Amino acid sequence: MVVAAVKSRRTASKEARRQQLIEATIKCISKKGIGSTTLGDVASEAGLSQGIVNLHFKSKDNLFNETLRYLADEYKSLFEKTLQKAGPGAAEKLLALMELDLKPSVCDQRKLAVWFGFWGEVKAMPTYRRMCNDYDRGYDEVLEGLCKEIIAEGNYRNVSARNVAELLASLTNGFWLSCLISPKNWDRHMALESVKDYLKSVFPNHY
Amino acid sequence: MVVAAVKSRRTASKEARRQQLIEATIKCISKKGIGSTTLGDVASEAGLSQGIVNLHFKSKDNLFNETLRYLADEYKSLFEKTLQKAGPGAAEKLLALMELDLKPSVCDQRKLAVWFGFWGEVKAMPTYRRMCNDYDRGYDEVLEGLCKEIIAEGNYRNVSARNVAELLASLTNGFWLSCLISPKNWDRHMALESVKDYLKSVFPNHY
DNA sequence: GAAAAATGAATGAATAGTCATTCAGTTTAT
DNA sequence: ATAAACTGAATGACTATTCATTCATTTTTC
Repeated sequence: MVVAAVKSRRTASKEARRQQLIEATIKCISKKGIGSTTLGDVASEAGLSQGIVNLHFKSKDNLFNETLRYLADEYKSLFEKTLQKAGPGAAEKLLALMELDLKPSVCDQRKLAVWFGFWGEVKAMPTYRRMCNDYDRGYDEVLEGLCKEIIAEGNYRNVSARNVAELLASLTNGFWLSCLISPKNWDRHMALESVKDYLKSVFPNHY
Repeated sequence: MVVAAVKSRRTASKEARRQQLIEATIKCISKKGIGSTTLGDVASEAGLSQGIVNLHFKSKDNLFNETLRYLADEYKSLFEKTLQKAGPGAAEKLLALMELDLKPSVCDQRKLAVWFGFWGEVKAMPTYRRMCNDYDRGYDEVLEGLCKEIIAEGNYRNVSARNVAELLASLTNGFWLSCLISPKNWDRHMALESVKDYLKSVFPNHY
């Protein structure tokens, strides 16, 4: 429907085209990898002409940056919505965030391919590094805060909020990698079970 | 020493040159990312001339494949050595393997940059995918086997060897990503503590 | 044991192909 | 009619690959 609406008009609003091109970029990167995605690929994936990307995004670099930012913002908004809606307790919020990371819309091969593509290039592009770092830092702090609350509520001894939070964050990154590399063998339901088992074992009074 | 020996001779054995070029490739990829590493970069990093890579490795693709294989084999051999030397119990072996993954020689920024670079391109290059999958499968099976032994020994109920093994494998992948992306904030000692905490909580009779 | 010949490693200039970017011209919307 | 969106051929920069040549080393010859 959306596609038809876009295609029927030869000219679209600047925002619509940018969006369309970002989506085409995600598709291309997930199919061919960052390294061999050309502007020609993106343009033809979008059904438009060679020069279109430079018209709407000044450069290839800029297109890629905007694509990453788009995905980061999308995740951020899901994260915040989840944090707000779940609850009321910290334990429920924490679990809801873990569930979010294992939802199909987040564990999406296409999007994950883009994330890992950028992470692989992180050394070459300081911009990506800064962006990733900033976002991640924020999420880690939220997780740590929730863990602190849970620890206080449950009077848990010998449990470090920081360690648990970092473990959970690393765990989801690791699961995403499995999802990307060996989607056939990896199952998000099992992963969620593992996470729940873990939560049960560190916070037995809560889960 | 080795460098001097290599540099003093204008001609070196085929094997020595290949090795030298693979090491130069790792350095380049970790500095500039896969996407912008050119054969010229690799050659000058090695202090050799333009055409040298094509002489020793037929193509750029081949050089990259051999580089990945080199790293994979190196890890495989560390893994096997660890598995063999540690023990005698399954619990000690499992811990030793986790410690291996968090040793500086494995958590090496340069090498991790190459791994993640390739993972990011995995969609574009089926060869990488197959290689990674094959190796990973093997490691997962070993971990699962050890967990099974531990579960039998300790009569643990409600613990799935498969889940624990997958969690541990994903966890190390996640830690490696943290190490690559935010080396300043990430500490391998803390990571090891987290892993130990986890093991303690799932296998309390063993750790 | 020295000179000559053979070997094959290494060079670096030349080639060929790819691709980001530009822009003059075309189409569409208002 | 004018502005804005879009096209696609042309441009130029970059780089993988090739290859004729150079050079160090080893082998052969006398």
